[in-house]
Amino acid sequence: MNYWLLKSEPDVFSIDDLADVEREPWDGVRNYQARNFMRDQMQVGDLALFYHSNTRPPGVVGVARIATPAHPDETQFDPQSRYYDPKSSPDNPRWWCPDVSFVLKFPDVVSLQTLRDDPGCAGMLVTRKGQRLSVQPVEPEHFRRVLELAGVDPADVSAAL
DNA sequence: GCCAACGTTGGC
DNA sequence: GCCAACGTTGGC
Repeated sequence: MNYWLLKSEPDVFSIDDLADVEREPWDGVRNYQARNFMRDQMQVGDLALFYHSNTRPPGVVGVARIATPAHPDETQFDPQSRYYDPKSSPDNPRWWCPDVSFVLKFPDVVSLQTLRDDPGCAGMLVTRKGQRLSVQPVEPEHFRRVLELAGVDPADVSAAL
């Protein structure tokens, strides 16, 4: 089982939006490294830190679960979508994503600054300057530590699955 | 709104 | 295959 961090701008799609719909294709990602993680390494049941970017403060706001294997991202075929990719085709899709489902929302955001200040989070990709990747692997110990910083018991996560 | 960091594109 | 130009991300 792997752990991940998924960035989303809350104005576009927030943890509350995920809570409302319960499950959502993680579409619109147009970066090859992020795609490769989603297509090749994510497995159903993996857990992800849900991260709000481009907001004050940026940080981890909850937990999501990888709900399906990766499948073609439908927005790439839709000329009306801002994620339309004319170079992709249904026979040979370029962009893949799983569906993710809501697990829980933290009582309070664990801010990027908190992660940077916490020795237990040292080395997390998201704390690195200039790190823009929107789908990142997370070490198990970092995942546990972020739960701890959020005041969430791992048993609460298991119970929410 | 600024801008540093980074990824992608395309001419050559 | 290099690399300059350009576009995007995302913290601040």
